This record gives sequence, structure tokens and C-alpha cells, in this order.
Amino acid sequence: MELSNCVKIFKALANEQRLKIFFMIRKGCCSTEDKAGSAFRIKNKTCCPVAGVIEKAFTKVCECMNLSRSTVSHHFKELQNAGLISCQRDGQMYRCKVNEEVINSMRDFLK
Amino acid sequence: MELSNCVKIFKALANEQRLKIFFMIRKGCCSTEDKAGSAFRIKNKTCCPVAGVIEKAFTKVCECMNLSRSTVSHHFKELQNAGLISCQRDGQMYRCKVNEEVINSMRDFLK
DNA sequence: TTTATAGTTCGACTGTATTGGAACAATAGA
DNA sequence: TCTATTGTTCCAATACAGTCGAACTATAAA
Repeated sequence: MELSNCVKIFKALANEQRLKIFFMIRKGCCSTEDKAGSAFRIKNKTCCPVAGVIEKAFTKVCECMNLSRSTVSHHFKELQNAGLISCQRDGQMYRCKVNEEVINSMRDFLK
Repeated sequence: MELSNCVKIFKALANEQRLKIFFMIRKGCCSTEDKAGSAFRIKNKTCCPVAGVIEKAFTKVCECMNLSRSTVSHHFKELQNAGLISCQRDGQMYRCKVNEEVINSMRDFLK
């Protein structure tokens, strides 16, 4: 992996809000044993039904974290731009998943 | 690893100069096959003699990279503060090494 | 003791990140 | 068609990061 590319990825993860969003997408927002702890459990909501993909991701993030929609949109863009996540809009449904191969590259980079 | 701690580490590596410095320390400044490429070879200088530890680290970094000493000092502090490197002054000799266990923790964190 | 070298600290400047509000576009549902 | 919901884009405000020069301390060498 290119050094500059790597910097981009580190930058994307070097913000607490974005790192939370990243793990929220990666682990499923309602998971209790995710690395980000209990901060992501949404009260009175059902869990994301599809393993590896979080649906209604945008809405859920907005609900969980006390951030405006424009800010959340910005953070999603940063994560996408770094290649860490992929998002797809399907009607009103916003589906996200983590690009695990990028994470693996990062882990190799640190080897 | 704590989320906030992790953010600190990502922040420290989310800057191209610091990432270069980090690899310079990690791989030995004169190594030709390091991840950071040829940017770190110092012309007409002998290589760091001790594996895993780079001696005269500060001076070498100042020579390699076009940065003032105060800036380099600042970057070293950031890397130390994140726990990524350990530095020790021994007279005029400044010895640095990478804390591999922190790197391993990061790799686990990304698992 | 004087001088040179090494690294730190402080203050200032500049550029970039983070954030929210407002206006907007697209879709879904009534 | 009208309305509510979802996400984007633009703009502005504030905070933070990266950088340097100057003044400083500490050590080594002459």
C-alpha cells in the first residue's frame, strides 16, 4: 500500500466519531460485544438484520450519535473516500458495509 | 484497547511526515527495502548499527526530511505520546525504538 | 572557559478539520 | 399531487494541527 494512501486511511480513523461510525457499521449497531462498547445500542430498536451489512445506516448513526445529518454525511464521505466502507442507496434504504480487504491491507502494512 | 487510545494512535500516524519518521525508526533509516521507500536513505552516511534501535535518530530525521528541528521535536513527541516509540537520550546520542507491542495491539484492534 | 552541537519550549502564523444550519433533491407514502 | 423522510451540498464559525524562528538548556569538545 502506498504511504499516502495509508495516511488517508489513518486520517479517516483518527477521529473518535468516525471511528465509532466505522465500528458501528462493521460490527452491527446493536451488537453488545463490539469493540466500541455499549455506546451504539439503540433503545427500542431492532437489530440490523443482515450480517456484514448495516441497513438504514445513516439514520441509525444520526440517532445514536448526537450529530447533525450534514456532519454525519460528511463523516460517511470521509470513510468512503478512504475506501474503508461502501455505501449504496436503495430507495430510502441506505446500506453500508466495511471493506474488509482494506482493513487487511492495513494490518499487513503494520506488520 | 480503549477507543480514545486508538484514536490517539491513528492521529499520530495520520500525518505523512510522522508516518515516515515512524517507519524510519522502525525499519532503520538506511534500509532500502523499507515500506517508506528510498526517501530515507542519507547520502554518504553510515547505517544505523543497532538492529531495532535507531541511534542519532533526531539528527538523522532532520537531515532526511526538510523540516526544522522544532517541528521534528514536535513530531517525535506526538509519536511518543501515542506510545508508538520510546526515546532515550544518552549524552548527545538520541536512541529510539518502536514499541512493537503497541503495533500488535493495533493489529488486533483491526481484527 | 569558550564554542559547537543537540534537542526543547514558546509564540505566532497558516491551513485544515469538525460542526451545524439552511436550502436543496430524491424518494416513499397518503 | 401533497407531505414527510432521507441524504447532499454550500456556507460560515470555531477549533485544532503543522510549521518555523528565536530563545533557551544541556552536553561534548577544543
